[in-house]
Amino acid sequence: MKDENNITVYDIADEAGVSVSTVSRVLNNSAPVKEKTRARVIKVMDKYNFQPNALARSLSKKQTKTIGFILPDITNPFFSEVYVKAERVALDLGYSIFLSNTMNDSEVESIYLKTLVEKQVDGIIFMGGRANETRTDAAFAEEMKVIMKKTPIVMINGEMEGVDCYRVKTDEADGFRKGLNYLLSLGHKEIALIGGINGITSTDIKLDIFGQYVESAQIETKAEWIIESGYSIEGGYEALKQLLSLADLPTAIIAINDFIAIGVIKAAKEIGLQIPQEVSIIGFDNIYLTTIVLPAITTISHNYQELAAKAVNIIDGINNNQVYEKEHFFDSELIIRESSIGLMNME
Amino acid sequence: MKDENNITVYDIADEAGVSVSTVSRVLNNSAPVKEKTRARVIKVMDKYNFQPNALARSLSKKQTKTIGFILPDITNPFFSEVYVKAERVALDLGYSIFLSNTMNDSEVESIYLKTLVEKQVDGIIFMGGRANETRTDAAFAEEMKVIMKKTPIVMINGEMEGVDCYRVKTDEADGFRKGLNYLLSLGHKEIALIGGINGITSTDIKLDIFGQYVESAQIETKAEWIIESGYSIEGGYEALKQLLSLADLPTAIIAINDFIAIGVIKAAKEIGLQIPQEVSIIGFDNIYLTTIVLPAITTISHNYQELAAKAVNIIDGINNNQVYEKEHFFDSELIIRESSIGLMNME
DNA sequence: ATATAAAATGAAGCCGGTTCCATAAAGAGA
DNA sequence: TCTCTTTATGGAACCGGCTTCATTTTATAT
Repeated sequence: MKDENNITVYDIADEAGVSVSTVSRVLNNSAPVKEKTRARVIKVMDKYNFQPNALARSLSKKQTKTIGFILPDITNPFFSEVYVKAERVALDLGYSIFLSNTMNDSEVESIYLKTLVEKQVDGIIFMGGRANETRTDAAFAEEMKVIMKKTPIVMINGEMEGVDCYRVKTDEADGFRKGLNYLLSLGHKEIALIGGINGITSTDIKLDIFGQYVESAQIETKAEWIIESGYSIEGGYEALKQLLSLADLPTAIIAINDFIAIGVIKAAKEIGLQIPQEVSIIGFDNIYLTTIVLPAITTISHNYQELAAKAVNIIDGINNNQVYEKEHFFDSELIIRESSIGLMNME
Repeated sequence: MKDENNITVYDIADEAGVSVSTVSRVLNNSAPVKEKTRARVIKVMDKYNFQPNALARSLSKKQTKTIGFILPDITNPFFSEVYVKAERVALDLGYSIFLSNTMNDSEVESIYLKTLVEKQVDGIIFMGGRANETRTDAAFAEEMKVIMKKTPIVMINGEMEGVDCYRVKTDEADGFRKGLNYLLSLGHKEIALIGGINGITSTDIKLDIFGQYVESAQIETKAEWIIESGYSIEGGYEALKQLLSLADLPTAIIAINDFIAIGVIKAAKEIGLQIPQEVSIIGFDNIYLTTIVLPAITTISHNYQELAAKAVNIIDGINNNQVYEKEHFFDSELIIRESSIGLMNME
């Protein structure tokens, strides 16, 4: 008398009059089974609606078909869109994903990292995550290294000193240049750079390039036009107010990301500053909100799809003994919308 | 000679000179262990950075400390915000979450449902998910019933004919009444209802109540003012354009959800219709975008926090042999912002 | 010091699959 | 019909923990 809600291969084997080995073979198609036998086994499986216990399977196979995805904030479209694509690719390859939302709390990050390893995930995809008071960069790097001995880690658009994990990343330098070149092509020369946090890779890259353009005299800027105001909508909002308190204004603004651009636009609307008639603005990332806001925001689009897909593919590949380069770069693309116009068209 | 990257309780037991039972006791604090022995065991664990294999543990404990969360679209703030809260509560209780994003594809939904059961999750939280061509409601209900024999299912703000799973839900009827009463209190009487899909619970509830207000002559509406236009931003956008083609216009619009309201506002801006000066609008759900858009949207806030927390708590509780009511209702709250003003203040 | 109860520990089986190895059955060639 | 391969199948160990039960050790009371 078996428990109908908890059928095992043994039950199936019993009733079908075969050994568990045979049931396993039918289940995995791992070795030839006589057609008649197979049919008999399958019939019993169907009868009881048999579903093999993945834990047991994973335990012996040493493979869980599970991926851990760590990111700072899934309510942020930037992350959720990458996540969704990754999940889809994972699904196609038969993986499930443990989503781990850290909300930028490095304690939580550590807990999740530990849990994922205990749960024997086949790989970890890592986005964002910065050191803070409770943990030094070095301590974190150490943590990662220990994990990497056992579990492959793929970092998306991130960098960590001394951690030689896999990295898939947008060529942000190239993308940012595309944005600047576009503004130049519209005739803008007086440009402000808003947003970011010094010390974080994506900010540093952009600041550096901006500096190069200034040095070569392609751009004319002022110290007060470069405002380090984080990555949030509020950051952009405050920054514009700050900018407007100055005597001289730029003709264009390049934002570190779309959230900043959205904040700028929100502030502009409140104040009555016309965009793009009085000032052009472009963002970075191409999150879907850029088309919901008015005016729709000109921005630089990452190759989300490829980025996410590659991360999953690397993990899958490594689990199948393939070998990958450590670093993978992806293209970006300029998306022209309504928030930017040529200098001669301005009011 | 042990494999440093794959230490087991046996290795620990060996080196500490105790039995695995003792190691297990130390690990779980499941029985008294002499202080000296415990110290010795812990020392060896630390030395090797031992992390127990959760698969093995789950297999024997018949508990995975894992929850499956199925929802239609994580890029939608409505879902992601509920998810985030659920994840946080889950984390506190020691659970990890498999996030399963169906993108409204019922095939995907079925695959995930099956996978989650195979992975032996301790419970499934379910949001959205409708039948479509490839699967009838009845077939789906059948699927759920089979799963429920083994795995508890908690549905958030959803209903499924013939499926007696746990349900936590916002009292949407009450919330919608709050919205209507508020509009009435502002002096509005000519009101349009935009959005929704007939046949889906949240639409039907609202339509029903709207009808009651019309019947009692508190609201004056017209057939053309009730526009069934789905749940998306585009739906709201198109609906407003449709509304504006009519001779008579309402003084206020109640949207089925915030996305619809955002679409309406987007369309209004393009056309030059002033909100709230020419028409007031209120939404439902209180997603964070309602404060990013201009004007910020008056809306009805669900009790997200409680909703998500309850769902997780029920699953945890059931796994600890507690008993719960099948249905749990939660309050909603009117959030007044800028998109609505009194009739006498209109232009 | 001795009987007795309580605390600490170990041995072995179990959770539910997979897989290696050996044996049995079936098919091929002489 | 009788070997010689192939193909099918079964047995048993193993993955890495947990847990029951039995046994040993230690503490308490007499």
